[in-house]
Amino acid sequence: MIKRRDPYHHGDLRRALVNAATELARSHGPDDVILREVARRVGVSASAAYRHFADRDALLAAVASRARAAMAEAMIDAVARRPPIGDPRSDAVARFRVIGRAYIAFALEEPGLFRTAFGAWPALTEPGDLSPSTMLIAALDNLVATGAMSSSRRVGAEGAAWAAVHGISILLADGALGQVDSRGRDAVVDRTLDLVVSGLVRHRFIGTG
Amino acid sequence: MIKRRDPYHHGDLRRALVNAATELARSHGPDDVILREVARRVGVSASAAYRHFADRDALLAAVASRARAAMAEAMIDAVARRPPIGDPRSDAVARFRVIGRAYIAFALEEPGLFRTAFGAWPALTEPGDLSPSTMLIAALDNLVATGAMSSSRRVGAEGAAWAAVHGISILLADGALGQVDSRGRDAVVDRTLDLVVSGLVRHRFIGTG
DNA sequence: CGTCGAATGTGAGCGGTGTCAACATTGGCC
DNA sequence: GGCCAATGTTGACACCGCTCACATTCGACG
Repeated sequence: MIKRRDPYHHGDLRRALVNAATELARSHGPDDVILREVARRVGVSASAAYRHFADRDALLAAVASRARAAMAEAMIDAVARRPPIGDPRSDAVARFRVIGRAYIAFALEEPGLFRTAFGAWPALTEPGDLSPSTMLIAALDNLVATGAMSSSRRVGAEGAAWAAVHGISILLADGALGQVDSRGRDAVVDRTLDLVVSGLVRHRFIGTG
Repeated sequence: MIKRRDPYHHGDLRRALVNAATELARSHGPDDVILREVARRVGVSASAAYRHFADRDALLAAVASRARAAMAEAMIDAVARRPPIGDPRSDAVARFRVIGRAYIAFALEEPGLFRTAFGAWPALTEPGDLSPSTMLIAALDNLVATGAMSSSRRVGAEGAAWAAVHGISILLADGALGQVDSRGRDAVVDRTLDLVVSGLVRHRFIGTG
């Protein structure tokens, strides 16, 4: 089915708008998403966007939702690329590190999307959709399930672990730690993950990777 | 010396602008700082602001600088209100906790200023002025100086510790951890500080407070 | 003390933005 | 085939950041 030139109805304008808005958000962050520019790029009038989004914030919320999903998928891919081998408890620890590293890596590779993903928009979080924090929590539960972490240490660990991973992501993405090369960045990331792991995991299962 | 009514020259317009802008930033964050509104509140034309700031971002940078200073002072006050008593190493640990808690408390009491303080404006950080991260670093150095932390663990600890404290501040301020009452908030904060302390400090000096 | 330049403030205006209301077009359902 | 709801357009409003030409005042220097 061939599309006509400039049909009055776009077909899937909502998705197209989110696509364009996402592209704008990539440059630096949510502030770069200009509704009129989004419409312009899609080749549609600015007010057409209001048929699909209540206002600019609703559009941002949609972009944020998609960004969180992309981030979670990147984290899933990261664990998939590192199949478990060896002791399940050490594997659980390694997997947690991989998840955390993927979280941070996404923030550094796509800072604009990262900032948009965690903007304080109306939540718009479907119960079923996967989010970066959910991935982290799953990794924590896996630590308990395998016995790498005692269940007593599990309580409240979501917040603390997420805070450390999220915090280092922001500090690095915003350059708050000063200019560091990629080696220095890796060192800081590893040090942060070390801190979290050493605080959560039984010491004999702490690996170095 | 009595001020005349509506003098043509304001006298200290720059400071007045920063004051008004700070007040606006308090509501939610830097996005609430509207240059025209700032000038309106000061009772001056909008273009007058451009005699003192190159653009809106420069004004934001000034507000951010002041916000960081206020935050650092709040942290200093917090340690001052809790004078050291007892073993110097345990005291160093307690002081670190107090500093971290004060950091987080400021973020929760003044989320707008907190968000403004760490916006990615042109740094505008004088070499001498005190900043929240400097306070944290000083507390870390104090841990080493008293012997509560081994110097080997000190390397790279700034980033990790700051990340955890900063991260939990943001997550709580943005409500990313879901709605939690003040008890739950305290628990999350304590858990995060536990994580940091347990990862940094020699175990026999870890207190519970 | 007078003058004159630099500093500081004013007003109008430009291009851009989010948002809305009135109108145009179209797809799908009876 | 006709009609209604969904979807898109045009034009407008209020507001914003920023600039330019002009007005006022302060302070230094004769």
